[in-house]
Amino acid sequence: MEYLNELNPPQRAAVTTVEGPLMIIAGAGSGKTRVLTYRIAYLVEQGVDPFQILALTFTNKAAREMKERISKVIGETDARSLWMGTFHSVFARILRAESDKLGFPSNFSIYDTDDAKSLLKTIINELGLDDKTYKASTIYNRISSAKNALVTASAYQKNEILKAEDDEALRPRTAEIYALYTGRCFKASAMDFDDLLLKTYELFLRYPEVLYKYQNRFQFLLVDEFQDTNFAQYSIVKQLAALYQNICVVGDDAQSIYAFRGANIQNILDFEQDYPDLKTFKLEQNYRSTQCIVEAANHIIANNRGQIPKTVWTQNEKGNKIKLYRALTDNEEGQFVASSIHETHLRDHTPHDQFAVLYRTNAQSRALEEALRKLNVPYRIYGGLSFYHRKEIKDLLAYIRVVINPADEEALKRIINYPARGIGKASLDKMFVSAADNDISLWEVIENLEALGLGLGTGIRTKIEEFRFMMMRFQGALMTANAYDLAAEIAQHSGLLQDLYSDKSPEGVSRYENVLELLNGIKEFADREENLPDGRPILPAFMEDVALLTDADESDDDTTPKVSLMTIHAAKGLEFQEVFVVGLEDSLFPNQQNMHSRAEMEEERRLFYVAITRAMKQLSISYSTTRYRYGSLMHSEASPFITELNQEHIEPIAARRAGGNAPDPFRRNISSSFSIPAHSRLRKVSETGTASASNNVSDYKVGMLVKHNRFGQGKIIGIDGPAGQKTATVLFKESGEKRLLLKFAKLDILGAGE
DNA sequence: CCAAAGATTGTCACA
DNA sequence: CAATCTTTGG
Repeated sequence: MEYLNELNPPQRAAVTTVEGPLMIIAGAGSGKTRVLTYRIAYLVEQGVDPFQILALTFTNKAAREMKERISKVIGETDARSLWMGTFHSVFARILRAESDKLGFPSNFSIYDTDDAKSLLKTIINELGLDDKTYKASTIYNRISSAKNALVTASAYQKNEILKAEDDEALRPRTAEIYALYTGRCFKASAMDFDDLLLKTYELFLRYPEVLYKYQNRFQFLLVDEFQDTNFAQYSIVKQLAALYQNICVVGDDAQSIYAFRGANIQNILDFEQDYPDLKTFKLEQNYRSTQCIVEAANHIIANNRGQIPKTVWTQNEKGNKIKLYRALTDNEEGQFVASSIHETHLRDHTPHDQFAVLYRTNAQSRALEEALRKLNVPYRIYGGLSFYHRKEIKDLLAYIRVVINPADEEALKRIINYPARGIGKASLDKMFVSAADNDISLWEVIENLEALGLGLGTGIRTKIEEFRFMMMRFQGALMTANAYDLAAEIAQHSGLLQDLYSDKSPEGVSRYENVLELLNGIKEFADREENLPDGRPILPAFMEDVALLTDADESDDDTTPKVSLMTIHAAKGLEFQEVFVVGLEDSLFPNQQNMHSRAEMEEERRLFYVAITRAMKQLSISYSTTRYRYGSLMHSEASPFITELNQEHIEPIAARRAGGNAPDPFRRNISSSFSIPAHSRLRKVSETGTASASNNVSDYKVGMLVKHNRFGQGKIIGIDGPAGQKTATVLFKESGEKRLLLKFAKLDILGAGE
């Protein structure tokens, strides 16, 4: 335990306080990771079974790194039984194990943002709503905020405040869309990112015995980056900690930069209320940066109100001033950055991976890339259009998703006619209508194609059948075949590889290579995970990893030291000798959309604070007076954040325009009603259950009067089809003639007819 | 049904 | 300037 000597008094106290609620307020660069690592090691040395420790981190990478560091202290065997991961990945695992309680299969799909928006778009179109008023992304954000505040679809429908807001925004049917969306996800056996939190909370709320199991399983909880947890995450943590109260949270209110995702600094303040015998330790000594950088950062953050009082200080050297560069174009800004790095590298032999270029938006990376490439400076871009977001990759992944979970409608939609196999929009539309009419999944329509009729030509029907048999063959191989072999077989047999191969353009070739690369990745994953204890097939495990990947998680096998290019968000938790923060322009940083309220401005300022505090030795900031945005050249002014800096800390590199007057950013105060009070309770959910009308197929006779919950009253005018696929033709009063599969249609019998 | 050409629209950060 | 949607001609 000699490592305790490496710690300063508050750090040591944070490490050795084993039981009870504990909050560690960790200033930037104050050795937070070290404290977390040693704390876990200490727990284990005090006799806590590592199996009973759960550590929730912000990225998978952070979890991996911490695990590595811990295994050096306590040994690999113990370290391996620790549970560490992001909220989403840990809860996804729990949900798969307990999915039956929520009516989901354990192989449920995880919808990413694109899937969710695409589904919303479909729903909005089906309702015949104007997609300008009801933009999928707006609705998505609205639903996401609701879920992060633990408001289910049914609770949303009953909520007057939300209703009033939606009415005011001229989107009165948002609640209805939310309900339909939830139903469609359920039917597709899919959960979106927010569901992974909401449903975990629901699970624990509705099944106390399940909660009890996990409370005992995880007797010691650690939450990293606590300032970036949202209400749903905090609520689940509270559920888990309720029994033993051994909960340690670590965070820094000054570095909260995910309010847009529902993160809530309020959680820190609530924490003190929720756990009255809470112990709090503050880590205030910065070991990372020079005095100049620490002072500049403190000076900036002092402009924010309502912080947890703390004084970050350092014993490090004074250091150089912050370099400020004013460029005339974004390209010139890139040249400044690239040549600075180039020169420093030549002069001091600073390795390239000790430089980072940080920007507010991903779109800014291009000019920087070009400039670095010109000077042959190796670099690596994090985030942006990452590997797994490329079309060809998503296509192959969609095949695998359907093989794992045929109900996955978004994935199925993507591949049913790609590569082109003659199943066009018209046919698809008919199938969708039938799926909706019968309240079944698209895949079930495909399985019951004959019985449903649908008026499709024989040619089309054969094509759909061929597709179905191909997919069934893959599905049959899922449990037995080797993951790589199956994935390669899918890529080959689906025609995906041939389709890409036939495109000889440079982009086409690279797409082809990307798919091969993905197959390689699967092979590597399979080799690595081969001897995992649980006998579940590799491919689903791989898919889960991919679905919950963070931008910061992507690995790079090339070990050449490279300059890091990333957004400030992605840089959270990292440190570099020399940091360039670029694009400090009004309405870019702070960003246009975040300048309308004090709260938004403060979040942008915290973002700037995070950017500054990544630097150890040297910080440079820059802006440009013109910049290409939306494809045309725009004039820009210096960011107000530049004027907020103490001028003593700055050394201008080029003449800069005097005192850029920023427009007053504090005009209006837009508030959101999603800050739900902590005691608000989730309403019993009903949308996961099945509806009424469980008659037997044989009960229905021609001539009967029936009622359908969507089409209303009607009369059965014919029944046909083979056993097991009996189909009724019903003449509805309102909607006319429909063909419904009896085993799915929920038809209430109103009378025997004449 | 599909490819190519033309029109439109949006880009703030993320699991 | 992209990526995406819509139109058009085969």
